Amino acid sequence: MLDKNNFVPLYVQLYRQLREEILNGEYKQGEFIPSETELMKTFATTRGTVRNAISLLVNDGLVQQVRGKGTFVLLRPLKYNITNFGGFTDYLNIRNEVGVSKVLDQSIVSLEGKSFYKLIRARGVKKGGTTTYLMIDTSILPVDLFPGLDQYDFEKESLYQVLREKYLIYPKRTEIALSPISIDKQTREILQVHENEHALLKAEGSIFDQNNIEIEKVKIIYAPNIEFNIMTELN
Amino acid sequence: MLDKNNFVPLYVQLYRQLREEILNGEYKQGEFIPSETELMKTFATTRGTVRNAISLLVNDGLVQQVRGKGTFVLLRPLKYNITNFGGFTDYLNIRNEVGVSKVLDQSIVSLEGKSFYKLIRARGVKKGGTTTYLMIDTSILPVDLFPGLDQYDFEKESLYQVLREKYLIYPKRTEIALSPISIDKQTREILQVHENEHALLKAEGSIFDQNNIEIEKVKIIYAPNIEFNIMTELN
DNA sequence: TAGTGGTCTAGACCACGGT
DNA sequence: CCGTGGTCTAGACCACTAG
Repeated sequence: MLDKNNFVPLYVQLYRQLREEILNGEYKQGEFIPSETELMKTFATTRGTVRNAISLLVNDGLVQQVRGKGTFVLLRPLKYNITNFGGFTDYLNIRNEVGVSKVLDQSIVSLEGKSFYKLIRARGVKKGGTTTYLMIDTSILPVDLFPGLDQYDFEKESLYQVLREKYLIYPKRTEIALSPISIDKQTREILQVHENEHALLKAEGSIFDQNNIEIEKVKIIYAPNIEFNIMTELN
Repeated sequence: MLDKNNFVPLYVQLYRQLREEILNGEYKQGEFIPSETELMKTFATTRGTVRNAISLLVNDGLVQQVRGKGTFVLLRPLKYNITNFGGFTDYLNIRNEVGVSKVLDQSIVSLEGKSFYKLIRARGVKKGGTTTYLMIDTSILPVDLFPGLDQYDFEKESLYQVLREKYLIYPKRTEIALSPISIDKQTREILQVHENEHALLKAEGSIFDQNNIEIEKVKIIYAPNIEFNIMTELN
């Protein structure tokens, strides 16, 4: 049910619920989710609200709408979806895998006279005893926004969960640039990259909160077997 | 003015007009476009239609909306925007530059028993006598959908313009995967890549028409100075 | 023909920014 | 305070799909 008194918009509430159900496998790949009309009735709301919610799912690449037929689930397995940037956990949920984080560096740095926490983590999945690292993730966060952030253990806790629960900050928007880079020796060892691979994908950018304040600078280097998948509409 | 009898939806008509004005520089970087209320009045339509149009501009990364203030133009210069994939011409428009295409290969190939046109082009810009190639673009198009396509000269004509005007096919949706690759000798020469660069960005995927039929397989290799910029909303 | 998503209308109230 | 964009309602007609 949707809660009209909640400060979260109805269509976002509905979006989250549908998303949850899709990621939990209640609607499987290729299956149709309830029609817009059914969702209207079930959640006692209007079509505009339902359509807003579904359009978020479409943006995520989680569903596809076809006129005259319905809205069906579209999970591309084994691929990394652009919308999961900044949300490694979702990626793991889809694949039903266990996440592993290893802190490579945690320190305080000074940039342009301001103090920042720097956190470098290797992140990956654990499958039957062996750990495969998929990315190296550098986060730069301003100390003044997050006093005491260094007391948390980010091998065990999710950075984003701490930001939300302890600092009441909600990442809202990202701006990232993708570019290729040459692999260096250290990265090759961490990501266990094969010798005949020489190029990696780098994503670099900023993350903004609900008030459009830059809360984090991010750099992520991906293992070569990771692809970024994107769907766009042309006009 | 919007034409209600046109088969193109009103919000798409409005979107195209606003987009045109932004790309033509009638609204410059940072300037506010008319408010939603003003657009309603000017085009004698409702707010829903106006908001649909603007949301397309937001998806393109061309404008940003701020509550309480307005909608302003957001052109990130010198960067390649993801929404321009498959539309090299727009990229040139924004930068006011002259496009150059050089056909490297044009042939007919057979894949899984079907015949396809293969077209490989180096594409770039011409500035004061020197030509800089920015990408190498491989297109694979089914012969049965486009009989006679090989009679056109794609150093002079735009592939997409021919598809639209001669075959009445409108590219509508893309699915692409981004990944890094190591540079090879030939590519290095064409794109004039500096010796200490070893990695390039590759985009590979398919383009679908208005009926969701795959009309083209594409592979694009970008020069190292090109970045893909992406903005996403988190939830 | 019934049900789907696509588009459009004509309102309403709200949170936020700037005056 | 007014104007902005954000959200929501309650309808309408259409094009398309499938039985």
